[in-house]
Amino acid sequence: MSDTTDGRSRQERIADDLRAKIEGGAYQQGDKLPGIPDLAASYDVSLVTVRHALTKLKAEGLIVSQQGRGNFVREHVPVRRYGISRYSRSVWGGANPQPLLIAEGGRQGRAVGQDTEQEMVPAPRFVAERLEGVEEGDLVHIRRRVTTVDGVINQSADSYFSRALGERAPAVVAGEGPGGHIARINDVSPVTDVQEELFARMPTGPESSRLQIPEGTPVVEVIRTYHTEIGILDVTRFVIRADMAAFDYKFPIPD
Amino acid sequence: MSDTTDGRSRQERIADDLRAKIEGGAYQQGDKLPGIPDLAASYDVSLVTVRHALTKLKAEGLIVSQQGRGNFVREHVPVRRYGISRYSRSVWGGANPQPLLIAEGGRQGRAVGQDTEQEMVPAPRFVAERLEGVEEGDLVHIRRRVTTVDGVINQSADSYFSRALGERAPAVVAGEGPGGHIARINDVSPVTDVQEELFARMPTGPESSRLQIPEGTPVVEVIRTYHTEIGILDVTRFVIRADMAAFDYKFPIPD
DNA sequence: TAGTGGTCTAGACCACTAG
DNA sequence: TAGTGGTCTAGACCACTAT
Repeated sequence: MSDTTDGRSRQERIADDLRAKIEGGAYQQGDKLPGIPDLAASYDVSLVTVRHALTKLKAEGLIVSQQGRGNFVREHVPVRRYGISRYSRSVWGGANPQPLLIAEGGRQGRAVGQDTEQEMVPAPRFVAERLEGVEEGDLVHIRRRVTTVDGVINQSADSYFSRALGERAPAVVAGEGPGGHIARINDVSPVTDVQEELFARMPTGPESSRLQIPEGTPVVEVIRTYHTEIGILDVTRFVIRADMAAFDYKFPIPD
Repeated sequence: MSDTTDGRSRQERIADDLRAKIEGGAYQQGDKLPGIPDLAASYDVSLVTVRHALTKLKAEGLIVSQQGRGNFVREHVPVRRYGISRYSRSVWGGANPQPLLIAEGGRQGRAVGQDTEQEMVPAPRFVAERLEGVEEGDLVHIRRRVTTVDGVINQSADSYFSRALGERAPAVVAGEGPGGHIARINDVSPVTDVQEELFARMPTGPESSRLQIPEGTPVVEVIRTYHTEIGILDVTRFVIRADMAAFDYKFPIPD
């Protein structure tokens, strides 16, 4: 229904109005919006209509609501930059080797943490497509990690290795050591290239809860493969909160 | 409210149930879901509750609804790969130079099209931060393009250049020629590196309509800079439908 | 015309937060 | 306890699609 003759529904006009006020700075980050009853009164609509407008703004990631408190303009969250320099050999292979994440977090002045677990699972398709000698459904090692930045869950990372590699180099599966993951792979065969494939999408149901992703926040999925002199030994799939990540790639013009 | 004792609301349980059926293949791409009245009857809830469940699935990008027709499982859309080989000198600088987009589209067997317009605008911050000698608010050239793949709007690209460059090399601003944009830049000074910075987010209101982005679809924002021997001459900001894009970067381990 | 989804209402009750 | 947002209902009407 359109009340006047401009083709927008009431909920759209309310949403547009509030969005303009947020983007225009009339409401600042963290500010509380007027309560639903107030909004309903001032726009002269029902409570439900206001709710619909707010639902839309939540889906756009502009506001968050907290039961019993109110609706608030969403605050910016710390952004982690994913630059290629985090793979620098000097970081993980130098005199004072560090796990990539710690190196990166430290450089950006943030506390980072990790929880790790490992098991064996049937290889999903994207792993089979990339790990040589592994067919979809073959049992492979997986190491799952969830990373926090300043106490906020930021990403999950699932690393996959073939059983053969697990037998040959248990340290790879076991996880951290000086220089971290990439150093363990490098011990088996020198790492020559890194490949990262990126997609963005909305989180699935389970991801939303596991990563505690607020409404209206997409995720970036990154599939990273380390290319070594003897091929690809490792495939890692990251799922990263999009509002906490910026990716930065710089490379010479290819021939 | 939770009807049983499992903590999920009715709308959540309906959404979870339908999501499981979609992900499990019980409903296939393009399939019509049961009508809202049918769902309401089979779950024994009101129409509104079913609507809320469907709203959630729309926000997740799993379904789309068409007024008067029904709710449908969302169909996959053609994906364009953004690999670094699209910048290969041999493509735009060789014997048969081609615009990047055409080269890329052709290689992937798709029809691509473009609409272009140009004008002068005050430099936004991200441009001022990257273009040397340009302050925020200074007038700069902008060339806007909207690209379609197989008739579907896929991305917008806004290229910014300084006025100085516009005077010195009008061909850069004017647009295409043999080899396309990068070749024009290269004419002014050899392009050495490409930098791409990526972020994902939900589209803003205007973007949703301009790019005709369906609900529940994020966008990827890419800021691309061409680094030349005399610095950065060009900053381009892409806004790309996330469900139509995959990015692929492969690079040697940095020192 | 019948069936679909979209908008809107008034009102009830629940869950959470604050003072 | 009062105020906030969340869930849910029953029912009305509009807009669009199919036949």
